Amino acid sequence: MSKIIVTAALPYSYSIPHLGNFVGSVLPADVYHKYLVMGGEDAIFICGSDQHGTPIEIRAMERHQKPEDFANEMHLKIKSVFERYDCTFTYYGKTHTDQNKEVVYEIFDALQKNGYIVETHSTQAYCNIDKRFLIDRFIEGTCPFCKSDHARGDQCDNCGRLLTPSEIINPKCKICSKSDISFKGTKNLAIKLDSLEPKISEFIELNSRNNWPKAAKNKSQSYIKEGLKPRDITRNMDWGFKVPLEKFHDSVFYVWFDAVIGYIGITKEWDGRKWKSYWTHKDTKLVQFMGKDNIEFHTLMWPGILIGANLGFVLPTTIKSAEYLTSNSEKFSKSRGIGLDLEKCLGILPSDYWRFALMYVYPETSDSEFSIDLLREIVNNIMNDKVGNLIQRVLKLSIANKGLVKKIRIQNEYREAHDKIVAKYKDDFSNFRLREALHSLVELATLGNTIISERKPWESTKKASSDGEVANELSDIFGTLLAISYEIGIMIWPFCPNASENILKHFNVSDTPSLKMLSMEVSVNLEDEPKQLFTKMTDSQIAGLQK
RNA sequence: AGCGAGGUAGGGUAGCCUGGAGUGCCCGCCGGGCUCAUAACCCGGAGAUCGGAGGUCCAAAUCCUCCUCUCGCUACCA
Repeated sequence: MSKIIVTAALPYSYSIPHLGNFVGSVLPADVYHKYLVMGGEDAIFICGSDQHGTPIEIRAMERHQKPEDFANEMHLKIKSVFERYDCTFTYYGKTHTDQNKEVVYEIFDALQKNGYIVETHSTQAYCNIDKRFLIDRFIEGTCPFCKSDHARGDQCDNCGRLLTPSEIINPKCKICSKSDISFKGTKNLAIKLDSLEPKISEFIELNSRNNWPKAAKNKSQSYIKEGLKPRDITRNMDWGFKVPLEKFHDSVFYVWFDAVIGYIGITKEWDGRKWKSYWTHKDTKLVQFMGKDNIEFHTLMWPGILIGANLGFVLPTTIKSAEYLTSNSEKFSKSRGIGLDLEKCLGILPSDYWRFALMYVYPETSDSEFSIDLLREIVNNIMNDKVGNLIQRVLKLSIANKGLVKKIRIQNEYREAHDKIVAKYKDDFSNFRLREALHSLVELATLGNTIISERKPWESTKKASSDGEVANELSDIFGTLLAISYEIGIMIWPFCPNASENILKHFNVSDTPSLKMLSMEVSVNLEDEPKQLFTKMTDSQIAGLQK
């Protein structure tokens, strides 16, 4: 059996991710990984906190903390939030570890030996007060075009023009707010993506056949068409992994470099022995989830690093990039729209609700609109009325007619419709259509609801005691409805593990669900009164989100 | 400006790669059924010149060209 590594883009250890970040990578990766687990695959799910980079260093400084302490503090918070959303990583690690450092050094050495590292020289803004180089957006001043006072070194938010730091009039350092800035020459190391271009191009050509979204394929190809350039992998700063060369003793590896390598480093952190068998096995499938803003890192730079190092690490098989969740057609972000910090959301609704609602609108093929109204619609009408209520009516009906419940299986009459839906659910997952898989599940619930309405079992239950034929027919109907409920209990597991557990305990199942269980014979426990699976959103919950 | 993605009933989407009657889904609206279930469920209906214009084709939402609008990215944000 081939091994599968599922990864989600590493969240930056700076703040708690918002719903948009979550739905873009960690959530679908977790759902997909859970499905693989159900299928009995040898699949590991790796993620972790990205801990280096200037923003973290500065933030730590402001809080009078060491960058490492701040990054670790955030790391634990982020990890805990994901866990409370029932994400079951094989391992959730971080990038600032000895293990990751070892892998980074090993890869860097190999890149150097293979001739893919080159020295670059550039001029960079330097704050004489803070005694450090400044990244472009830490320079603030007057825009040379529109004269706005709040232009940054990379861009002016007022007029939208792209800028370079030297263009800014009266530049100030964002850290100390002083304007004692000079421009100094600095040297860096870069990876020669230009030399690696033919192989990267070949990789994209070949692997993009594995269900890459349109955006991932086209964006990558368009970069290739423009021609790749060497890209810096070091920075002149303190926080990060020191470059192991005397000449670069005052530089560290650039955060994006050790972040992508972090996928390997974190696996090594997980298991010092097994990590290699996953990353270097030739049949391993590497499935990577991310937002579309991360595409080029995963389709160009990351494969470039792996190909250049030539250490036998597997290349990404499937790049599963997501579009954006939007609010009034604009990209989700904390500064706009509703309060959608993951921590806060969990205070209002349990994780199953968010997992379901977010996957129901997972922006798989295009940006997807999300709003509190839509959330309420999904929770109230889909989760509660269609799915939850079906389970309730089936169980209550069966309890009221215990004597008529015989074999739990789909009646011939409904087999075709049923099989089609279950097959579609599996097919959706195989082709990475995760939202569709959830929609298929809802379709199965609708089938159950339709069967009840069509057959009206409550009408004939009285006749059943005297009429054997009626009794048999009712047994078939109850068997069908219970089978559907049981299957929903299994199929909903990747999306809503808690609801799954609640359904399956009525069928005397306490193990982790598997696809094999779909065709297994089960019994039903009709002694315990069923509890409502989901509840509708209340006005106060809605008000809580709007705040 | 360049590049990428998108524009499909009142709203939200799928279909587009691989052309075959506007085919599907959710909400909303109108009508009916049902009363097992959480005032839930089921059935039927109205509602779309598939952003616009041209082209290819027996046939275009789907392929090609141009235009237009929206969002995103543009390598020192990670």
